[in-house]
Amino acid sequence: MKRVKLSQVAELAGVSEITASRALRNGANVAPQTQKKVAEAAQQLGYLPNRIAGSLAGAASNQIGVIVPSLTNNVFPQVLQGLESRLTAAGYHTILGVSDYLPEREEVMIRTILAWRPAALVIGTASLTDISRKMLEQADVPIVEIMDCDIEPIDMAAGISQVQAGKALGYYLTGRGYERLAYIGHDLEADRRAGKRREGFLAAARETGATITAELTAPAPSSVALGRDLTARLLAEAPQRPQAICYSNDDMAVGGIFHCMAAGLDVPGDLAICGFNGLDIGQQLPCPLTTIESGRTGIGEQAAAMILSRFQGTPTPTRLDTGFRLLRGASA
Amino acid sequence: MKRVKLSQVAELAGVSEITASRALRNGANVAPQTQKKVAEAAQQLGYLPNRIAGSLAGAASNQIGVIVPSLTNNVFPQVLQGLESRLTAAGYHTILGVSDYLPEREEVMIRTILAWRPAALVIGTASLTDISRKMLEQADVPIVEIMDCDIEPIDMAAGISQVQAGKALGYYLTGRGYERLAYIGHDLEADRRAGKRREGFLAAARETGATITAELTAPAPSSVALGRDLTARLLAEAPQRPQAICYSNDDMAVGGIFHCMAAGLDVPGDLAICGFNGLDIGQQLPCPLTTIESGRTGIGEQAAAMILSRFQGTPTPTRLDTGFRLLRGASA
DNA sequence: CTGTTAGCGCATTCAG
DNA sequence: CTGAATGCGCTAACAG
Repeated sequence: MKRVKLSQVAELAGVSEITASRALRNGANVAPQTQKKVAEAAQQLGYLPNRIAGSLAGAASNQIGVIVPSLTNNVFPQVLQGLESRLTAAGYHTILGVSDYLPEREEVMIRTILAWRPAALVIGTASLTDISRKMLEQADVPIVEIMDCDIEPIDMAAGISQVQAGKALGYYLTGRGYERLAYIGHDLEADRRAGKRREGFLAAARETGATITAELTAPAPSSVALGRDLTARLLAEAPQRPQAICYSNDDMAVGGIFHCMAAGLDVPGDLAICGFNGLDIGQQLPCPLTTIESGRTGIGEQAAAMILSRFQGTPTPTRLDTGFRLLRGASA
Repeated sequence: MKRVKLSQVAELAGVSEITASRALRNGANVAPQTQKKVAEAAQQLGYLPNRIAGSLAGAASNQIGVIVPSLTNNVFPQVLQGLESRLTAAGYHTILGVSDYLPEREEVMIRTILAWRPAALVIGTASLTDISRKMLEQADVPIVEIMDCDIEPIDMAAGISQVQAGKALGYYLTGRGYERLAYIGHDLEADRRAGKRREGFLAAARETGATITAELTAPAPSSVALGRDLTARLLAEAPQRPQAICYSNDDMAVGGIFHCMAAGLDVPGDLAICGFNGLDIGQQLPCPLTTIESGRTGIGEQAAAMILSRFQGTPTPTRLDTGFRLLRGASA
């Protein structure tokens, strides 16, 4: 069945296309009566406006591009959730791209999404290629880079300082008196932000005179399974057991805790553990995880707010630190 | 800076618009030389095709609408992951809507997404209103309803039989000799599929002569925290402790296990536990969760495959059972 | 292989 | 308050 279009609605209502158009949109400058007639005609025909035509004709697109590196890493769905709820409420909607932490895929996603002339773009970058960067610079729409706030943004940035977050954990651990520390991480090449947190952690450890006795990473996505495996390996291989291990994120750290449970190690007595992200799961453990709450949904909401504020012409900061908090659990 | 358009590329290359258009798309029926000239011109100007205009002019939209009820329920990001990877590989991309399990929001999402004339629609329904259903029926594009396979689909369906999955757990528990069973769930009004699994579970229990000694649900989204709370409450209130508890999903069940750990209850000795979904987290527990692997990414991939097959005109089944497996862990 | 002619379905001018 | 003319940027269909 052929889609019904505006002209048919107009005809049935006995008015011109443009009157029908106005009536259906805001009803401004339209007599209540005709407004009603048009609405009824549209209803009767099951008319669905064609936004493709509408956007081309001039009404701004209400699509907002969102590119994230991953959906399996729980963090991004949460950010998406925050974004999506705020944007939908404001009449926009999301076109989604997933880069899988691959710069080339990221470039493709940017290209295809910009081709739809979105009203704005939100991107959790993997690693921008030169071409990616140039496309974004020339895009001429609000762009929010999310997750980090300590970067030189193309347009705007919303997130936390990953380095500071890493340092916070380092300071806390040494503050608690742990001297022999270790680090366990997932693919830091791909996940640059996890890499920054690691840098921060190591810097803080260095500053405070602690020693890093072991470090283990694997070129794989973060998961509970990986955290568990690497913990087992690290403990088996290390000449001397570290007093505390810092993990690249909560998934990994929960894996570490599970290993300890299975191996009969007391946490934090035999081994202290800390993660990063403040996920539900870590907080519900019998031994709640010491970690950093990174406010994922908040990042999404803030990014949405920045975009909306831009649309309204309100002066908007180019960098927004959404802040983090150290959650003092029982694991370290 | 004004966006560069096709006519400018054509001019710079010294050809007509349509030639430039052809050269940039597939290069069919274009001399290699002009093809190259055009490509260079486009490159030099930083030309980005406008898909809005392109789609309106006739080239089918390469957008595929996806509507899911939630992103916090880990299951849907995984389905999305499967969808997104397959669709992107085939040159399509995703426009996303989240209904939050609200029928009215779902209706709005359907409307706004269909307004963009997507090439197909994938929907994990919350609860379709009459209007929603009518819009989908009239949409005239491939539509895949995901998660369930035992429904009367509007067009196509891909998923598992939720009822059978629930039954499988019931049979397994009674098969293991548990006679006094309990059920703990999250918001079953909103999450109809969880409700169906519950029905299946109860039916199987009834069939095999087991007794349901207690049942507890709360009108809240599923989470580890909720599972833990409800477990504590159920055990505190029940006159006699059940031998096994079936949970609405893995998040909830993990919460149950955490409660037992904290309360010093042996799983499955004092209390057996089973979940649903086969999430990573449940499998990495010191006591791996007995659960049902529902193949989330697979559902996404299959849904994508059905759509692509439709595009090619290949005969495509209207219902696809993607299958589930009982993962026999150590918790029941 | 290339160009010309016509739209796609709607919204933005401007007139009434 | 309503309508007519015009064009958004691109591509399908035909003709060269």
